[in-house]
Amino acid sequence: MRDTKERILDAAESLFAEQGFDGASLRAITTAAGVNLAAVNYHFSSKEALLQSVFARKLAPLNRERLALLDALEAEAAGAPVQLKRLVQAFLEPVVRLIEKPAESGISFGMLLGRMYTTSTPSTRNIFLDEIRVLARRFSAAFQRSLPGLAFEEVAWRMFFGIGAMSQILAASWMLPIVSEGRADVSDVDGIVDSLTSFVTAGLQADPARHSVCSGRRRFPESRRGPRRRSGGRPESS
Amino acid sequence: MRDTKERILDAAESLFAEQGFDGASLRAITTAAGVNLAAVNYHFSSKEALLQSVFARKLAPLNRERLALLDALEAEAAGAPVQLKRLVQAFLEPVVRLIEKPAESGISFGMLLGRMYTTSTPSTRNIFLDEIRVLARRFSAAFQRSLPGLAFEEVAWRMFFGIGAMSQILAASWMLPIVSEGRADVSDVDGIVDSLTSFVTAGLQADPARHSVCSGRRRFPESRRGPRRRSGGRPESS
DNA sequence: GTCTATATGGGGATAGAC
DNA sequence: GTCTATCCCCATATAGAC
Repeated sequence: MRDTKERILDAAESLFAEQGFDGASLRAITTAAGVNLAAVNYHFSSKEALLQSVFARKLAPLNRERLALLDALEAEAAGAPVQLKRLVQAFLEPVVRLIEKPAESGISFGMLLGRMYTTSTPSTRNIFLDEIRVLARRFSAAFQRSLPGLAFEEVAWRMFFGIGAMSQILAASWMLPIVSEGRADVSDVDGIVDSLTSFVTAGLQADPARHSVCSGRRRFPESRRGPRRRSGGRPESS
Repeated sequence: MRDTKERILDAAESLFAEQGFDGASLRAITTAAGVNLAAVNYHFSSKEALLQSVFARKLAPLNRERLALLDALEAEAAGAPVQLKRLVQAFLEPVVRLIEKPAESGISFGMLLGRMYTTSTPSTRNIFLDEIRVLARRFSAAFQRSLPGLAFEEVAWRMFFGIGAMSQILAASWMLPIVSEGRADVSDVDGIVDSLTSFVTAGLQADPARHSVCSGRRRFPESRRGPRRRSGGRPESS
């Protein structure tokens, strides 16, 4: 029988994933964990701190893996831009594979992560702000090197869209049978990784089709950082 | 001063979007609406029925618009496949434009919709199950006609990814400044529609790169039902 | 560290006067 | 249709015995 703290974390992860932070009561969590109600506040001091601990346990290792894959790709490329598809795969695959770890702790962590993307409050958001920041910085730089001629903002938007496609698998898979008329499911994780990687890679490579007005398709890999406003792009900053 | 019922719907839409179904109390909603607490149960009979009414008011018109655009495109094409990009735009644009209606009712409906994709319970899910079903049926047929040679399941997966990219804009826009290092925002809706449309269109057109192993690229739209594990959506329960 | 018992507050829903 | 007052339940958190 595992450690009390660990048991609480497992149960919390699972119930937060299924019912949300508000929906999962400490009573339900402690009952599922087979521990006493008061144990949560003894070990974690509050419900929100429990959520933080749930993330602390799994998010950092996950992102470390993604960065390690990126490091390996960049080392291998030895200065040259990495092949885009491999970059995309390094970014996506460790996350997608979260859906295939049912033995360990139920569907749980992947679903919780996907759910938190759309339901985090300013306070719970701090849990992954820094993680996302460092990950985005590293990967967007790599993406930009592998996508010469694409403005930085456009790369950011497309990463953002890619994250959306990815998190759909984590947290909105109930929709899949409906969209596919019952003919697709999440059992073939390798296939999902391939499909998603292809989709996102192609999306990243799309022609910049900014409203045809300003057309004169820009192709200046290096010169796009300056202080000036982008020609046809979106207004930047906020 | 508007009708009481309408005032409640507006306030509920806004607060559900910002704080979630559980997070927004009827007390907060009625206070924001400037009506009495008991008015909710008088007019809507329960909190969950109120949520349904919030969706009933806006979701059907939204999807009617998308289907009307599809009808127009198909009529224009007169039997030929519709240009893929225009199809994608008809599917995405009305939804993306939800973010530019702040005058009417705050960020609200778009954000609520995006949030519900990842947090709906089996009971609240029924609110849009049928809507999604008819929409998916019409659009996936059209997509498949415009993407000859792509298996039905693959089309479904890519629509699913596209929905994820779309809903990221609705409900996870807080992430955008972080991913873009402060240089992208949601003020230029036309530009967002263009970017997203390009991204999803390119994604839909990607080479089917199913794991190179079994490669012999399958082309049998009908033949994939077999004894394969179903599994479909995750439990999530309530 | 673990338990029981309880403090304290907020939630959805409703009864019944107006 | 609208209000006040209240019912009843369940939440998080804690005090204090073991």
